[in-house]
Amino acid sequence: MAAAVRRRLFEAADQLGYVPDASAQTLKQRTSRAIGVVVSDLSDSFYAQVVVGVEQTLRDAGYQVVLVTDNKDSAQEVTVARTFLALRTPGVIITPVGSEATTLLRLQGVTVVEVDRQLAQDGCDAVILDNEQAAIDAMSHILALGHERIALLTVGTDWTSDAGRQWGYRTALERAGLPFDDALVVKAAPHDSESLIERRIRDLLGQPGLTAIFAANNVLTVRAWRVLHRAGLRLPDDMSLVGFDDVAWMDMVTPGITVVAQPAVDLGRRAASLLLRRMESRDLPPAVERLHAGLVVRGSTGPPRKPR
Amino acid sequence: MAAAVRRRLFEAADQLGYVPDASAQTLKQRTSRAIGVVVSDLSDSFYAQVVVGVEQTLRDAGYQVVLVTDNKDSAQEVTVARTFLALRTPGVIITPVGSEATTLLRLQGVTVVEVDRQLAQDGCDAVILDNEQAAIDAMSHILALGHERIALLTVGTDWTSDAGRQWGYRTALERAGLPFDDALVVKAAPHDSESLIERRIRDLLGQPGLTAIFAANNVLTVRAWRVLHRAGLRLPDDMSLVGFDDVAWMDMVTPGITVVAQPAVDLGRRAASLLLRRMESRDLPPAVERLHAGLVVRGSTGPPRKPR
DNA sequence: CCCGAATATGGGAACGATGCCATACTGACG
DNA sequence: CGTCAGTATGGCATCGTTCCCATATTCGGG
Repeated sequence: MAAAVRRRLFEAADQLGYVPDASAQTLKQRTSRAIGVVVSDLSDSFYAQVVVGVEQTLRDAGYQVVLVTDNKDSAQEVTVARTFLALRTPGVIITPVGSEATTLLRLQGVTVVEVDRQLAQDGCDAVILDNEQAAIDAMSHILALGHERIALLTVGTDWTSDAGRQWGYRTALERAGLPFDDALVVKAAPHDSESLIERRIRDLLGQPGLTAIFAANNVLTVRAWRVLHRAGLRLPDDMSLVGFDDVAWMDMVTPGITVVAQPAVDLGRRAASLLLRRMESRDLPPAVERLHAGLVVRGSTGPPRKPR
Repeated sequence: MAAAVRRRLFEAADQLGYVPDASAQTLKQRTSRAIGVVVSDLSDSFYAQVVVGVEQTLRDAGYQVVLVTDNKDSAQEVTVARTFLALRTPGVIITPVGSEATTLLRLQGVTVVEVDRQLAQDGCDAVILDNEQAAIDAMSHILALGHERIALLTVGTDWTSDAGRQWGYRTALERAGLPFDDALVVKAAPHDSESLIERRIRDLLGQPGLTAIFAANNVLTVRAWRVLHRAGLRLPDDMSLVGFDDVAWMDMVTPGITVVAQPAVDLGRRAASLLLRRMESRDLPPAVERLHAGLVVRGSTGPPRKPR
């Protein structure tokens, strides 16, 4: 068709208000332009940032984002997976809580990319943080300051994100020749109430010799900060605090919080790019991209008050 | 069909991995189970919260959310509207930047609910904040403390949200018998850079007699706080600050920021409920729900240092 | 002026679910 | 035993697009 005719045609179609029916296209082509995106919780600015990156990238590539949040458990996740199958989404990006959903989707030929956590066993694409290194960096900073009894606040799941951070914590201690003490570890469950978590952190403060806390995500960092604040402890003199995720307020409080800064938006962008690449050439070897976090040193960390 | 047979049928379908094709259903029924959701910016925790509310409610009602962010201008919004038309979405929830998209959608029979801002003229459903009252409450608090020269940081659009807050600001001044001074108003454009906004706030501090600042959204509140912080001004002695949106850090900084707290999640929930109601009975009179914000008084506001 | 290639046009058939219709069947009751 | 309501079953058109094939039509080159 000649270019001029083509142009006039589109103009006419436009004038008539014609919009091609996506469902008819999907039906005929047996695939849609919608990508399923599942994240745990949009209230957590980390996940919100991930979605920002994902949505931008997919929109630019001409895809729609079908967003589902709050995948509490594996069963719920499978329900969501079925919805995506019904929608004939060619791809799904998920912060998984189990591996069933991913398996189900991939079995039906849906391309899946896991973000933030990597749970599927069988070579699923994933974009994750180098949690081990991130934790080691945070711990090295604290250890270099002379701390010897350092608490870890983490989430008690088998997700790679938290497991990796725990591993980094232990490894850093080991390398420094310090003992690992279970009493210094608080493992929150994903749906523990704020008050329960805060009580457990509060209890932690009773541990003799404790001079620093490493909070392994931004929610726990807030909880820790609040507990320390209420207890009237001064940072960093009474207690050092290293957080995870450089969310907006971390440099607004006094003193600023030293954190491991995750490139959250980039995590989302890369997951989306990887998905797009994978969708167009399905026989690439499975890729696991591992991004690096940077340590941002602020005022919440300093040498322990009474070095021994 | 008998209940027992029915059950066995579903079991069998399940076992075979049969999932009804949503696009075929959409095609035949001429409507889908997907709702279009458009918000300005997920990085802004206000919008993220709105989406949380919307998504929860719609998911519970068995709908999918097609999320689009970053509707910078009217033209882009119309493009998004066309996408929704192609998807045959029965409804759309939008924080609008113009009225064309809404008009186009409604003309094609799509139910639209505007959230946060109300731009469509012709009786479109909307769920918004009582911005006028919220601004008056904030100003009344400041005025009661004895402030007389109060700056306003706002967004220079014709959106109802910002216009309402500006109106409240002027009205409160008027009622207090104080003059309105244009030199005390900073109107940021939606895509001004952080540094430009901060420079303009910085310039504002030169205004003689200025003792308080009312920032009309959470982004501007951050910017104001940073400028004041860098200028070494102490809250509330050197300057009082009232913010908008009770985001997480507002009570973590020292002193805590006095804010007008928007019920963001609820705004989203209500918008979704209204949409659902409207979709099932299309001939209801147009509804505009107006939610109330509450003033949360913290340490950032106090009497001016030198009362006259 | 004619031939073959390139392009245009028109007509189906599919995609999978739905909903209607006609026909076949079941069982209860007169 | 016949009748009729109620239910089951199979067949078929439809939604709007895509894609293929069979005919038309155009155009440049011989």
